[in-house]
Amino acid sequence: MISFTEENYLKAIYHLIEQEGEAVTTNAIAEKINTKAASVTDMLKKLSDKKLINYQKYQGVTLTPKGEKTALNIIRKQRLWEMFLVEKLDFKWDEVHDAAEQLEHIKSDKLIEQLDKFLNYPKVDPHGDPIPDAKGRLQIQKSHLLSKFKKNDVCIMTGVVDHSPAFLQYLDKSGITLGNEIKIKEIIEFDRSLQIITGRQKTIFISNDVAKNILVIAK
Amino acid sequence: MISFTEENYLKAIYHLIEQEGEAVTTNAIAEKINTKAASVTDMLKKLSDKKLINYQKYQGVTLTPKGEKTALNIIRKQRLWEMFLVEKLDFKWDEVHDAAEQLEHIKSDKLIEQLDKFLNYPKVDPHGDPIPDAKGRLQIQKSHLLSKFKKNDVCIMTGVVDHSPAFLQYLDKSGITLGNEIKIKEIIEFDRSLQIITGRQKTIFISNDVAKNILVIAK
DNA sequence: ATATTATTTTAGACTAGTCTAAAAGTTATT
DNA sequence: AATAACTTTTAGACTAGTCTAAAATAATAT
Ligand SMILES: [Mn+2]
Ligand SMILES: [Mn+2]
Ligand SMILES: [Mn+2]
Ligand SMILES: [Mn+2]
Repeated sequence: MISFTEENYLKAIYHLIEQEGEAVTTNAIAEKINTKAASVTDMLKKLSDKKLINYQKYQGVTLTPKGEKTALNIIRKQRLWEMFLVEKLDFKWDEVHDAAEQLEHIKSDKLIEQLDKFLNYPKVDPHGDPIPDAKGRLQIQKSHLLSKFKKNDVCIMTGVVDHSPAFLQYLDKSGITLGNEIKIKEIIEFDRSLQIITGRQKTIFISNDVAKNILVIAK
Repeated sequence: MISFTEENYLKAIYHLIEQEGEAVTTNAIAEKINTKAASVTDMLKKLSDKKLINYQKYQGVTLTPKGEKTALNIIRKQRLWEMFLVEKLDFKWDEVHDAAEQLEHIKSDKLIEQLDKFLNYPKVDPHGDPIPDAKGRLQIQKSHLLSKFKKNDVCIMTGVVDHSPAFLQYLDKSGITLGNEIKIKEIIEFDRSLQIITGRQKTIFISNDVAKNILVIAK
């Protein structure tokens, strides 16, 4: 049996590996999960004993196949619950985090299977992140940062990098919405800020910092 | 903050008081919650410190107003989640227990408020048990045991005493369903077993043991 | 190549929740 | 009223998860 806490560690490790592309450090996990490095070391030993991670002192951590499968199952549950909250209970995309963080730990195969069906087998969650299937298979999206595009490019918004409520609320306020078309009208050389035209035909200005947190695919 | 475990104790104490009508014993709690008496004593001290129960050594336990309110809130969540599982995810009434037992501990006021709305403010759960409102108010049903009725009485099924899957499945198989009419055709003196006519006009025989676990209101 | 700095691990302690075994208290029986 | 039987509490130990402070290791800079 895998505990609530172990699940949170596995998910954190998964995301850090995804982000960094290599073995993750004790400190990185501690920061992500809001604990101290000493606590992380203890947990790494435990996860290693359970064959969920590959761990050697001072060498950082990767997930075993079993660990990755477990992590993906938690992520599947988290994203399905987020979808439920937004689609059925009228949560905004910036409001789902805390509840989903708890709901992802509910243990019931039937529940998650039926939830998936009830939501009509969604492929992505409210933030555009892909939802792993029951076997932990993930459909990789080949989206890019909006900041990488050029003047007059037209693209479709598919996701966000930063998931913080502050950023999501800023996008709402600016009318930048998942699935919408974005056309780059102008790029200011000086600071690489952008002038874009959103779905609702409004021209808005966004900083390069913002553009680096918006995922799109070329149209 | 009230922990997962404390919540389970409060709910158990609430149900035992409801059942027995008086202060509940350490052993009764231990049995209900599947722990040892020594563990219960430890927890009783903790709950007493938090002013959730009235507890004096060897004297049994009652809930304070704060404790009762907390218990009713957990019961509200449990029953709303049961309703969700049955109404939206096609769970049978005998399948909801394990998942609801976990879901009742999810902490999010908005979630439960919206869930209530999504389910259209149900008054009773899939077992006919009343759902407390957001303020912990409970609508008391004045239903009676089917075993208390007489020959030729007609009544409506409103609930069950025993909630075990085995009993619920037996009722399903016998076509005894919440909301259905039940007419008492005959009572066998010898063992107080009943011959009844259910909604679907079928005559069936049930033991007194079964009749004592079916709640009805006179029609 | 050595010294300094940063990271990681160990040691030891704490809390929540659980257990077994023994002691204390209550209730029932003679 | 004394004894027996049962219930409840205490004492002490264990696990999971966390922490601080110190020790060990690795990385960086001189
Ligand atoms: Mn979580
Ligand atoms: Mn998401
Ligand atoms: Mn529970
Ligand atoms: Mn119920």
